[in-house]
Amino acid sequence: MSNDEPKLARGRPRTMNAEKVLDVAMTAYWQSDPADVSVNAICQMAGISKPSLYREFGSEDGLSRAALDRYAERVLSAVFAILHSGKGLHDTLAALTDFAAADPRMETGCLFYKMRAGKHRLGPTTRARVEEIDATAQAAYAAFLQSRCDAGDWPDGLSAEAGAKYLGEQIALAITQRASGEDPERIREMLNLALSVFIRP
Amino acid sequence: MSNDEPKLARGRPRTMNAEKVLDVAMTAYWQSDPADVSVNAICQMAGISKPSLYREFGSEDGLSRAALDRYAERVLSAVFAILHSGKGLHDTLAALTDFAAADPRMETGCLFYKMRAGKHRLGPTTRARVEEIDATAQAAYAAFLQSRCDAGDWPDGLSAEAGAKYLGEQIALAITQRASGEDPERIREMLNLALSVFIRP
DNA sequence: GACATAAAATACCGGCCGGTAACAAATGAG
DNA sequence: CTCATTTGTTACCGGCCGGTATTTTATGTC
Repeated sequence: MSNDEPKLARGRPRTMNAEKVLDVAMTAYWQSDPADVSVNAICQMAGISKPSLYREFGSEDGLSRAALDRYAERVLSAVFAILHSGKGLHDTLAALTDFAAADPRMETGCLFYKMRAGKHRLGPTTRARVEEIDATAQAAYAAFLQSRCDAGDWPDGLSAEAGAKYLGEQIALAITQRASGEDPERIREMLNLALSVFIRP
Repeated sequence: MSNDEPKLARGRPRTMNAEKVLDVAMTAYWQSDPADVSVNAICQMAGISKPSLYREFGSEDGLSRAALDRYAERVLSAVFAILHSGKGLHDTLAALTDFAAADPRMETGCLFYKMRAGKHRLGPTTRARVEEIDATAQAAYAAFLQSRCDAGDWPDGLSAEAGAKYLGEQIALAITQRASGEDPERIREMLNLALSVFIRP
């Protein structure tokens, strides 16, 4: 833990609220698309000057990386919570479906998936974080499926890794369709169809 | 058919080969991403000057629209050929799977899907063409599924439209994964899993 | 007061973008 | 030949980008 006391404040006191700037950036990246939001635009929206932003985050890459970190802990954590809830296969798939197809947070898509889709346009540290999150998510999906496999409710000769990849990509597809304005009920219908392969009666 | 005679050639004879330029543009857009290829880059690759390109295509939108048209008749036609081949459900799905997961033409993805994914970055006429192709493809998928429904090999209470959307999106997902360098065998495995909902035994 | 310090804002940098004005070259018409 | 016509190229336009040098402003220290 770092000191959060005034810490011998010399010099001009800062007026910039880094948290607020990060909120603005995360929201802007999330609501539209990281590739379509310039640092100039973020500075304007946050009401700060460009050098202030660069002093805090170093570069556009640093800012987008920080925004992604924030997004991971504020939003993606919900997905991991579902996967780690210890519920059964059916309930967990239902919760994931609800999240992807109906949760208002995914109404304009998922920042992580948007970044992953345009990976080559990201700076190195942001791209690395995207890949890290991707690997973590895949591992979480695989661990969940493995646990359900051990519990016995597993369909056929599908490896947990392959199933995890499939599951993750279907969720990603559904959320990406949310972002493109598709009818949520249609999305839910398609996702249910895709995930029905996990619950052969 | 228009006249392809010299047509009273006055003025300086043209050296620019519009077909070749269009090939260059289509390939460049296709191999990387329409949003990442500038008209400057295309002119350089095609060995022509910018005003020459603009005289022929009017604008970047005109060029990308023409490139998409070319792509539709050169590549997408293969998909429609599969759908209109009159083969059975299983064979047609297998052919679609082969195309998406193994055809070398899809090794770097599909220009149409790349454009559709970044629809908001396109000019108006190109975007309109994307939407037109999307509707046409969906109609073709639906017509195929409807024909198989009439033929009796249809699984459950799924509408042809919903099935068409699902089928089309799964193909799109598979091809998009090709573009991102995913292992083709893994892609085939996942696509088979996704399409297995159509062939409940 | 004078001074160091740190954060703010202004104004700028080179670079690339889509697009075009202005001009050079090559042909047919008279 | 002259002239209109068409294509080509060079050189430029304004605009936005990510990033920064420079200066102003606000504070604590002495």
